[in-house]
Amino acid sequence: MLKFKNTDENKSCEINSDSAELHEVIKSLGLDGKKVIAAKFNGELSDLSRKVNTGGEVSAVTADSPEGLEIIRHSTAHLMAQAVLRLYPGSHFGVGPAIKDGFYYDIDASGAITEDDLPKIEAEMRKISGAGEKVTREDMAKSDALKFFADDPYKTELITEIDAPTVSVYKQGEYADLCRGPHVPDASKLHNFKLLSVAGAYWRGDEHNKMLTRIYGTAFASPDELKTYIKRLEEAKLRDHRKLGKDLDLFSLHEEGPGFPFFHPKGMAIMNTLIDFWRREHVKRGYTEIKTPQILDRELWIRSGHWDHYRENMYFTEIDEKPYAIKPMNCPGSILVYKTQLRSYRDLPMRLAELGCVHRHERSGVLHGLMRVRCFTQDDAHTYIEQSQIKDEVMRIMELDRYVYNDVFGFNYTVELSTRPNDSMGTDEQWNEAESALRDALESTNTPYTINPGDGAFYGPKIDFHLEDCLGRTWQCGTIQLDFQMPGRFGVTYIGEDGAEHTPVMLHRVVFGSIERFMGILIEHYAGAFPYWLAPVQVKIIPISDNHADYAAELHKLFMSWGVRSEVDYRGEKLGRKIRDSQLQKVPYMIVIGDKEKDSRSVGVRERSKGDLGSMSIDAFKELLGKEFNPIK
RNA sequence: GCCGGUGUGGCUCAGAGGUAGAGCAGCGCACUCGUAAUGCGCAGGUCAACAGUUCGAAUCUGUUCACCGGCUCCA
Repeated sequence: MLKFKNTDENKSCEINSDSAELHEVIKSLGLDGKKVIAAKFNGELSDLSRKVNTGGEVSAVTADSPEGLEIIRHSTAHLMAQAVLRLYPGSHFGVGPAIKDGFYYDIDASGAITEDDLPKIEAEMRKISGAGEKVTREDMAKSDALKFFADDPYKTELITEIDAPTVSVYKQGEYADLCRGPHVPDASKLHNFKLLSVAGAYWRGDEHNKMLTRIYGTAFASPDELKTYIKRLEEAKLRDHRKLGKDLDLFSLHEEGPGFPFFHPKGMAIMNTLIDFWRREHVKRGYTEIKTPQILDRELWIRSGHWDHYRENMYFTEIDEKPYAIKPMNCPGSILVYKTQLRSYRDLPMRLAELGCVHRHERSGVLHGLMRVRCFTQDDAHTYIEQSQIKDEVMRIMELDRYVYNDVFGFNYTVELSTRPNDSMGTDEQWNEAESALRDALESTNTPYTINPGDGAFYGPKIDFHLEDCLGRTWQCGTIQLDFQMPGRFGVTYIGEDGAEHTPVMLHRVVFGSIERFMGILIEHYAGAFPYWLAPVQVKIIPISDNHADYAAELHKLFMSWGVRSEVDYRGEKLGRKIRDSQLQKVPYMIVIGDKEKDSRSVGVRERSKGDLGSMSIDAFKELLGKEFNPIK
């Protein structure tokens, strides 16, 4: 006699046997239903077919729960693998996990698979699902599993590394996979899936290994959710900053300079506005600004450690037969500025900001619009402080980040603490001290964070800020890096209260990160409809006919005198056409002027999302603009 | 860098061995117009580059470059 209960539903049952399968238990508990795809036994996710011989807590896992969805996706990956095996016999399979928004499977396919083949594979999957192919689990001793997968190098490698005497194998028809599970009981539970793309992926994510074919797909509990997701992908495509950058005439990229973006007047209007904002905030917060050269003696980079740890990413040149390097970072330049005078503890913290344009050699395949480029502007600052000031200074920077990301741009963001990488300088003691200083700042501000082991800079650990964009993708923007190395290497000092020479600690930090990337993120975040304060054209004046051109010109001059970026559409087009074009350019305000406005010296105001606001006096319009959110007003 | 795909006027795309086409944008003319596309006309391309096959290549082959989807790497 076995006793089972479900606490959440306050149900219990008894089964008069010394063992039971979980699906029977779920039925006895009255928890069964169409959406049940797996079970939980004493908190452990399990197959419905799992046989238990003790009583316990049992609950049903449905397709629409987060755990259920993961199982659906994982099982769909298996379903896809079975279909691929049918169409490409002799294929071997790497790993095929569920991921955020879907799943993938890495396949060493017996023939080339391209995107054109996906419908064929999908059709095969539907065939298998329609036939209700059973999925069964079998536990095997490791040695048996090794025999079973003897002709599969990938599974063999995985099994060898599993630290347990037995492994589980899931079989469905001719396909079998090494897998922890759990899975759906049969393929008929899998309907709402779609294969999305094909890509190459290194076996185990290591570029020294063979490249496998990765097929990405997604699956959901309901057709509606799948449809919504596909729609979201389409929406994301419309927001792509590369497309909007072209449509809105913000920037361009050319074969003549891969990874080196060209900014057009409208793109520069946005960038300069961002920079205006940035300068104001930094002046308020006690920063001063410097500018250091693009090209510096190679010796400097050898001394800084970049030659040893960053050479692969640097560009080099020669001047008068002497070797030079194009700067990939701004820190050595900042240090040279610091060292031009003897500094006192009274000067600290010394906050030297720099909008530094850096060049980094990125591998050709990684370039991506403005998000990943070979030349970008860092909104950098190097802060020189005493050891005792670390926590305070880090907290000040975190507050600036919060203000910028959250209050001004409305981004959600997450924080990571990145620790010592393999290729790095300094002693363990220095690193431990630096890492705990950063941790201390995070903890005393109650900032939730995760640890990203081994991802620090070569000279110190860092706190990274990841912004979440409209697609839920995250982008690293801000970073705060603590550096105990460079000041020592360069003999950076200050005279302490005790009259003796000390070495300051250095903080490297950026807020936007790369202004180019930040713009890319903003373009997608706002779908090109920039808020009034950032919009490249804030007001478009639309005269209805030539008779109103003079008044339009007069208004244009007036608006510019207010500091408003304004343009006039003098084309001989009809009103509807001019409005349409301004709407497509996502201009925040359109000013329509005809006889009525000209005679009464008023303006007809149209707002891009609210539509026609009617006629109003020029003063009223000025007041309206004054109410717009504007952090640099 | 690696795997796969793509490259045709400013933009979006059609054409697949016989010498290049549409829509939009541009320019000209007419219309002088009230809140998301006025009409007519004109002009615009060594079909990414280089080499090869062929009587003939935008089309087939090779190489290179760039871009796109990923992997690795990263702000």
